[in-house]
Amino acid sequence: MKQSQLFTKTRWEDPADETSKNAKLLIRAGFIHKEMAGVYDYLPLGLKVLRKIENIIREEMNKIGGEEVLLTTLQSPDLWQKTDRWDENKVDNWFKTKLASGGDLGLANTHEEPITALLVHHLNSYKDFPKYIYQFQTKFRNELRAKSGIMRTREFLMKDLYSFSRNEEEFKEFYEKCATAYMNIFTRVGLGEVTFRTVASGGAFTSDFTDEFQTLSESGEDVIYVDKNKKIAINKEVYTDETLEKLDLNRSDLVEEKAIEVGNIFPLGTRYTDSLGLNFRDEDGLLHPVIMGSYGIGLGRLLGTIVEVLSDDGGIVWPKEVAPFSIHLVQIGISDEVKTVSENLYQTLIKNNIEVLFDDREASAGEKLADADLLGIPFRVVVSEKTLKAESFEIKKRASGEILYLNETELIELCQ
RNA sequence: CGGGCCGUAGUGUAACGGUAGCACGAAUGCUUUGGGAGCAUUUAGUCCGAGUUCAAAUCUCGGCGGCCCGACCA
Repeated sequence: MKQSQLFTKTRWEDPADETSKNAKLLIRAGFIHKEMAGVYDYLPLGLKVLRKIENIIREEMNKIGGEEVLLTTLQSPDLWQKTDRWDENKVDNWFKTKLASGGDLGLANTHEEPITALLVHHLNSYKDFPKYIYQFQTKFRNELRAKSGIMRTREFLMKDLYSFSRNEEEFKEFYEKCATAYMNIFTRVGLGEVTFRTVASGGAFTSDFTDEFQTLSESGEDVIYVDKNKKIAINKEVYTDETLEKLDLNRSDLVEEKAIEVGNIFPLGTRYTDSLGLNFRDEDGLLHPVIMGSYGIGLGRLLGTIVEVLSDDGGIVWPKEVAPFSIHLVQIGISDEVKTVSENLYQTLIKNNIEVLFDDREASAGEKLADADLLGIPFRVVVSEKTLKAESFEIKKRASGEILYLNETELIELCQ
């Protein structure tokens, strides 16, 4: 797309009402807009990144047998009363409202109850299992304190998958498969090196432990202890001699780090399936409870984490797979020749299915180059009097700063 | 929810209780084009409501809103 057509503008100064790096950069670069504390809009560039993250997650969930659905965010109290979670003392961050007819209504803060109740209508026999159902859907959480830009918001898009298995063994098998899929996701979005599967507490649920995926970052809220050789970590909340022994970890191999929780997976046992009556009959006609698991990734937080971890003094640095565009074509100078050559290159790149943002604006060179750094697209390609003389295009890699001089064919190869 | 700081043009910032100013942006014109260009002209503001005072952006009270620390994060 042509940058002159993009309605968003970059800003030179940090917003006064943000202190987190993710919010400062994303707002300055025009990826998001703040509506109020903990509530943000995604603008064209931000939405492109969000969709790319979504598609990576979708591909990985489909690979392990996930079936995608879209449940409503309007929820009836009935289901939540059955599992004893409608009470404000049990779940304190509800957004609740009323129907015109007077009945209570909840805005989804999670979807365990509705998905389980829904499946009662479809799953009956041992032949129907196992099932892995997921969605990308909005969650509303009335946080007492929204914070850290888009890392902890009151409304956010989450991928939530729920597994339904016939026994513990079948459950565990999928649980491990999903853990692997999660690492694939974090690797693809550029965070593989710094993201660790982390043992955490089981909380109110049936299991001793759950697993979190924690990305090392100074801006993280969590403290974890990392064994970098074994590529595993343990959350501070369960960092005891007893746990270490169970996990066969040594204090001397562990390094304390701050980290951002970018995903979690946890066993739910029969907590919800019991309350909501999701059972199945085996070969002998006997009734058994379904074993459930839950697997979540907050898309906005993941996007924010990429910015927190990978950006530099010049601005954002998007990894290839999530960047809004592959190439930022920057036209410097306003001579007819520069205009023609850059327009032709723009058309050629489009024909080759390369996603390109073409900075065709009549702005100064300095402004355009600074904007290119801020937006963080992986390859910056300059067309100017200088490159015309050299009869090649100048390619600068955003992440490393490396500069290459290539002809059109070489440039297209580089992108594919 | 406890504590702290704060709220001024679209953005970022000044102003002792006494004329609301500067920069960026935006608009027009001319020049300029490899690291946030120059000149000229123009544009636009004190969160809301009460109170104190001759006079309030400034002081007081209430409300609303923002950031940070803590608690919380099923």
